[in-house]
Amino acid sequence: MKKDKVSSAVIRRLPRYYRHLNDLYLAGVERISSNALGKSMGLTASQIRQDLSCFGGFGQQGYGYNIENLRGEISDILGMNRGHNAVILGAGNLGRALMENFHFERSGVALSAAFDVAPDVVGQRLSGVPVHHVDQLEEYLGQHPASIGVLTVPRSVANRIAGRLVASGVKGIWNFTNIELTVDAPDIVIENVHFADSLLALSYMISEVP
Amino acid sequence: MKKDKVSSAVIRRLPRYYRHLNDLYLAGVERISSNALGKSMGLTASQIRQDLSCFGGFGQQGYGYNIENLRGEISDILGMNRGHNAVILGAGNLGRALMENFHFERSGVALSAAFDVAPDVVGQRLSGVPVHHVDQLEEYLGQHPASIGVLTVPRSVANRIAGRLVASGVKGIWNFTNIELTVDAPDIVIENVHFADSLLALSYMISEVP
DNA sequence: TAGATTGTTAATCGATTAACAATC
DNA sequence: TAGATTGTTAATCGATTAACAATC
Repeated sequence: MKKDKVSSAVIRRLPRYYRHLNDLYLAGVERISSNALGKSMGLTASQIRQDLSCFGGFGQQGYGYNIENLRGEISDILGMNRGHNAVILGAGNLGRALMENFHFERSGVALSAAFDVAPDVVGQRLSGVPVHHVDQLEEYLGQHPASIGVLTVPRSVANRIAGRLVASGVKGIWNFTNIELTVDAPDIVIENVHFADSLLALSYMISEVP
Repeated sequence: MKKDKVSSAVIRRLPRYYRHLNDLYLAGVERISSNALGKSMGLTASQIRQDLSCFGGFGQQGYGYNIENLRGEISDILGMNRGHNAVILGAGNLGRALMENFHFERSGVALSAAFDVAPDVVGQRLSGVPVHHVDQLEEYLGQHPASIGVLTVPRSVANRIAGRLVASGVKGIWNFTNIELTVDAPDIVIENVHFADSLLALSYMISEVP
């Protein structure tokens, strides 16, 4: 299904496609043309057809795309149906906010455990997720493999923990720490969520020359 | 200082330049060449020189760039010294996590107030920031103008609140809700932090074809 | 059938990389 | 001065847009 090398620009648009298609699906819409979808997303019809053609022909001439079907295809492409498991490292404010507010399962990811060092949280459950001591990370992952590690630990321990995650078989790290991780393993994917970078880009854009 | 139209690719790299230069600065390094900086950031020296030349010539032949100076120039370019004020809308888990963990001031932004509707939080201070009732938003912003609104409210009220922020003079919205805001005002900048999009991109990248 | 709309090939546009004269 | 390194111009590469035959 996945052809050749898909450019990073396309990969970044896929989740947006999914989100829009899901909204349309939940609103009960049945079909849409690349033209209409483009208008609602601020893209050209050409680009949408070009993007989708990286993965296959999901449309039909004269009809457009069936929304339920296309939504399903894109969720497959995104790996939402692969049963990815995740563990979260760091149950501080941000970690808890993610556990309590972010719906991992809506992205097809199961959050199975959290790890921290603070005695007041180890042993508890947060939003139904058990919190273990970081010392038990390797043992836990040995028994319950996970493909994603969510990193919400302090900056100072980020690289060490990242290394342990990778050594325990994690394939991707969702990095919320504000450092650029240096993981040397070749096939490990790092996805950074750099709040400060985002805010600074916003700051730039609203800072007109006087 | 800001020339022509700076491409979005360049804008997205600027905060990374700042972060790296700041790290080097704090480590006491004095100068760096585009070559060395490129190596440490995973960019080509050419690209760095090309990027910086959008804003001026900050280097010196045979020497490279003075780190303290370049860091300062980039912080200016990013608007970090414009005294931007921000208010945060929604003091739930995510809003609190931002207030307690994210250092707005390190991006040159002052967080002056939070707004919520929950009686148990209105009137309190969180990390030193006073929490007001959303009903007082317009009155507050009338007296304490802010250029940035941080949106951590539930999805259902996001667009309504965004409209009120814009009507009260906010120039940019840092949007943490998982919807695409529809703000019709022309010069308003929306910066989205879509967690799900980020996680799905990661999911795609670790989902090899079987 | 006629109209609509796809998937794909070709054309354009923009961003990245390479090259090099200028100069510290 | 000689070596290093910039800023900038030209060349290359890749991504977006346009066009259109195929076809539902």
